[in-house]
Amino acid sequence: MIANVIVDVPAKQTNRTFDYIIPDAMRGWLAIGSRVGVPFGPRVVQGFVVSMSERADVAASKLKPIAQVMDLVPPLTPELVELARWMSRTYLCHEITALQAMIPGALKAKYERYVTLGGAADEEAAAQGFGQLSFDNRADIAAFVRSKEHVPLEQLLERFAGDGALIQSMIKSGELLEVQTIKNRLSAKKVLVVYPPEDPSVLEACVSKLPAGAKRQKEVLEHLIRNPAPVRLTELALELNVGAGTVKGLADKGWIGLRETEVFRDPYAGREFKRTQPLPFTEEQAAVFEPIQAALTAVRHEVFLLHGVTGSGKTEVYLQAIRQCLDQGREAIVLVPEISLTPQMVERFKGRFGSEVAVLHSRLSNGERYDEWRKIALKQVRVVIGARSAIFAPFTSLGLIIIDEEHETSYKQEDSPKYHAREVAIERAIRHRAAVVLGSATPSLESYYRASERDDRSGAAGRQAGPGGSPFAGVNAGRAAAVAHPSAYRLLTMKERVQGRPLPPVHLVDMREELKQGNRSMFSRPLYKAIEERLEKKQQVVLFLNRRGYSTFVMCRECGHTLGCPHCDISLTYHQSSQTVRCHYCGYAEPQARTCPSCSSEHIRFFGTGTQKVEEELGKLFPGIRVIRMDVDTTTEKGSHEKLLTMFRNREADVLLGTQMVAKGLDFPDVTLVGVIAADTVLNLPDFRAGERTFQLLTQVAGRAGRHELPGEVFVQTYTPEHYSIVTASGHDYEAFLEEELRMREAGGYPPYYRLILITISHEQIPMLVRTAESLVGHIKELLLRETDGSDDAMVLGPVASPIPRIKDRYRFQCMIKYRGDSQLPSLIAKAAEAFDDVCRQHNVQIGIDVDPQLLM
DNA sequence: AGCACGCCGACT
DNA sequence: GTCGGCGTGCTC
Repeated sequence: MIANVIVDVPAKQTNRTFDYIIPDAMRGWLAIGSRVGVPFGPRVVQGFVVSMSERADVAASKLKPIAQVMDLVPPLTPELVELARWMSRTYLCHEITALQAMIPGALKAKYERYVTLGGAADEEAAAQGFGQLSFDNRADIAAFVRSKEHVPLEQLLERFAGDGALIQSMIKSGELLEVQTIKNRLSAKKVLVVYPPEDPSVLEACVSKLPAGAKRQKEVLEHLIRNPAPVRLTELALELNVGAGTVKGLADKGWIGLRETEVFRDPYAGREFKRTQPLPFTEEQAAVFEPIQAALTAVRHEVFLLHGVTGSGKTEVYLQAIRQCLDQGREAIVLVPEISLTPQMVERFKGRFGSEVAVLHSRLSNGERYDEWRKIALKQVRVVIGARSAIFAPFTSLGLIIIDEEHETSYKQEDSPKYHAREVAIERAIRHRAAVVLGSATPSLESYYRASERDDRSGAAGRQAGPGGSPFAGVNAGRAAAVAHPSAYRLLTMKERVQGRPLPPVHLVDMREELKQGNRSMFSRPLYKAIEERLEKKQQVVLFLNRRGYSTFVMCRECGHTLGCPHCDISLTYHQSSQTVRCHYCGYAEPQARTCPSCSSEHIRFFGTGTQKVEEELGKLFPGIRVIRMDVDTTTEKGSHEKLLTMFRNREADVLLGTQMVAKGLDFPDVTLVGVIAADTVLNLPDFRAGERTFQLLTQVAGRAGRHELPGEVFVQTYTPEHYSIVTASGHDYEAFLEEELRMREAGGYPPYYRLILITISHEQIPMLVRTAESLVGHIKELLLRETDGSDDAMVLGPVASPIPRIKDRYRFQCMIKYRGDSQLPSLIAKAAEAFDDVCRQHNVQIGIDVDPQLLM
């Protein structure tokens, strides 16, 4: 048997399997998904076994054996290995990148190289050294290494800087021995646990054997006779107020056992979760639950789009679907946007499913995340709730995947592998015949379009898993066809808020009018009045400001000069905390100037409204007002997010002022006013999804008001009150928004009608860049003409200068490809670009290809 | 990605 | 004549 291994070298040339001999000793426990160390060229690297075959496709003489197996249990399942392959094709990433994304960072390889003295050779060399009276550091190096036994290579090279060649020759001659290891970044946490003998009464005999002075040891033994369960050493020592040494003494006598035992770092240790019972469903909840339950019972893959207004009780539907799934002996994944993965959210799931739940999110320490992940891998839990990457939970019989707030952009990973969790979820669900529930008050256009398509398609049932046999059989079997002609989602709708509370009225405030009336402040008069009123009535206010608005640029009022980054064509952003201006693209920073660098005027000011500025302004307008500001600056500390919300809940403030993070899922009974300071900040972004994002944001924010007895009210300040995104959001009218937005998308050739691929080409000099870009795009155009016979199934736009024409001193051009139908196009484009590899390497041109991962349909 | 091999300029 | 620059190519 030969193992086919993907090695930990993310490069085009190594993006394939390499074959290795499986040593006999590993036969039993090496499996698909095993993490291994393999010799690769002159070094040892980490890799994953992705398949096994009878024969290698290279000469047997080239084969080397696997050096080590890293884990007792493979960290990946065959299904995940297959999924990684799908990801690499779909999102154009290296297979190893996809595989690495599936395991916790703690398991990422750490390569260490160190040197030791090389056996017999060193006497001879030392003698030689003396004989020649050499002037080099040979003897010093040997002595240094001898004194330390083993020295990391890096440290040695640093200590004897300039002797790199000498050290190398010493390694070659055998004077020094170079050793390489692969280590985990982190391993399971171990603690010492005291194990009393099985029959604790034997300890009684021991007590009498103790010398009279050993009072402490006697106490310990007596305690263990009374409490014979294994106990942590630290706990025991603390409880009896004795030193650890006392207990260790007993272990040395052999009377009690003391062993290192693996434990989980539990981020929720010591927290009690009150058990909750299923709540009775409303009529609507029951209606949407029924088809989900049916799919689960039938073990049938189906995707549901649960469109429910804010406060309609989607979570209870999730909880009961999960219960159903668990009762069938299957497992469930719940994805929640990072930002709404709050303790309250976790509590709801832990309250219902107790210790069956693992939680994965970015606020965990590496160790905690690793342990939660191990609970999944070791089958100690059956429910995972987590952010984006929790979609890779190594379950083996998934029954249900829930994606809450499915429209959220945080489900899309921005760096490689650029996947979308929603798409990965569906891909996994197909393989497991699992149900997927996409929940949102404002579904993404992609999802809603697919759900409504169903009507025109004679109600085809959900997509079934691949043809016959195991759902994991064959990597490619039936896959391409399934992706090219995906089935529709099933739309489930909930229009009523639980207990029939009305959605709050939304007032649009035209800021142009305000300006005309001479109001130059950031608060319109209606919003000002509304805040004043709430303060009087001792009710609470949520104020929302988009984060983008915080990106303040610096401009001179005298000459109009704007501070820009010297390396990128982008304005610098002012950071108050450090009194600097910074570039968000290359990290360039300089101290904030007091005078304009262009005209030396002192009238240099920041523009754009930030949360800090709003806070200041509130203080001026409403003396004594208590404001809690929640943004990146105030929530970096661990747990601060929760702390601020608790303060607000406890009525320690009148106003909660924040960015996106106040828009999500918060539920405070005394909030009766929500104000949106500037609704158009997102709208004006050069992004075809700007309208959609504005609608979603406004709808989410508006949903924060009047969720309890007190009726709520929303004020939205805008310079474009006639824009359909804002008008439809204020009327809580998703369908109307959808209709308009779809019309725009169709006219513009955007998703969901077309998929997009963005090619970015960069170079230090414009002429070379233009030449390469035009030649590449010409090549692609030709190729597509051949592929599509000139139909309008594919369009190539550009090349044109990128929205940010220069980053890190490199000029950038882009080319957008819009296409529909053929899902193999990304690979085709990647191949076309490969023809330019040589030219690019020679002239240092960079080509990047991004597949918009929201669009796979 | 590393790392070695290999072919041309500034030094002992 | 050699040391060393980094271009090119390979890793089972």
